[in-house]
Amino acid sequence: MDLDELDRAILRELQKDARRTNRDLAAAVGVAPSTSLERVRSLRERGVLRGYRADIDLESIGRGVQAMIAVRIRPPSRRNIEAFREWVARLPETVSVFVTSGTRDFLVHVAVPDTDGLYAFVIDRLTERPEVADVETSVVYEHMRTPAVEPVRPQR
Amino acid sequence: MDLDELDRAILRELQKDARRTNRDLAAAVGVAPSTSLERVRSLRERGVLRGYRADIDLESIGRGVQAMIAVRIRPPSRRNIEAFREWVARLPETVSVFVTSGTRDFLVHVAVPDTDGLYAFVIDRLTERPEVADVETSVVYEHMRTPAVEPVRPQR
DNA sequence: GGTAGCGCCGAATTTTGTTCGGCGGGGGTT
DNA sequence: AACCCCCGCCGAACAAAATTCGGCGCTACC
Repeated sequence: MDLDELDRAILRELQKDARRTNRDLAAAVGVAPSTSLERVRSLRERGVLRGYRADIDLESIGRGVQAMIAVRIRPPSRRNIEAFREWVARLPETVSVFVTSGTRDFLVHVAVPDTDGLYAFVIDRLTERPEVADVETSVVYEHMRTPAVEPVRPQR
Repeated sequence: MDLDELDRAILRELQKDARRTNRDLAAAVGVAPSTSLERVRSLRERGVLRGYRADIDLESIGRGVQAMIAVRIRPPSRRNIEAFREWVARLPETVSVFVTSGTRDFLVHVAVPDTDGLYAFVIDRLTERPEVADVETSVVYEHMRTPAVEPVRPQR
């Protein structure tokens, strides 16, 4: 999949603000609105642009405590891994799920109202699953996201 | 920050597709367009809705290999933690950074073109920092995100 | 039972999205 | 070297959406 500089500029703008008007977007990347519209359509059709998501403040929806929970599944068979993945992804506390190599099989990012909620998640929810052999919880103090397509670097 | 059922319905819709037209959004949540517009504005002003981001396929921008890297900082002083956080967040390979409690101080989610790129990131980039005492890399086979505001559950 | 305040509505206006015919430039062919 | 083809950008016209704002009704508190 090759992207030219215009495609990359468009992606950069859209990950800063996916709701910029097409006119603004066109002006920002230096083409006509019809051109940027066509490029965006192409990026969607090619699967580069998968969609647009609202960025919601977890604190203000009452989920201010976050944690990363490393989970070991035993035995780590396909059956157990897939079953756990589907189950954990559907829990309301789960924000995202990483399936990993290494000493642990999953990293589960959760957001809960408070530390009680976190404790309850670990000792009530996770332990209901027989394939969960081991759990290690780390509280997330801060979570920073960075753009997937890098900003342009200043040229000298 | 209290949200009523209409606010939550709007957030649910916007995290599925942040670019739905306001008319569609209004129809989906059962109010007039002017009402949903006003609610969305309020959610933004209150900081609940932080913005709108494009969801970009990492594979198609040449960053198909992902990993989670646990990093231990020694000594874990505020000075060292903040310096490392700022530095690592600016690297082009970094997708997101979790500052955590527990045996490790950071979890760094990276996306690179291939396994060579991953290896280079760990042994070239991370080791330039003197405060990095320990590094543990886990390849991410799969990453699933789930909505922050839960979908409505079917009522019986 | 009255009244004040809040939030929803819908029509009018402004702004934006979208389509499409044409034009220009780069690359390939003779 | 000249020609031609094709691709992609452009801009104007049309369609659709966002946004504003006056008014109305509901609720809750006198």
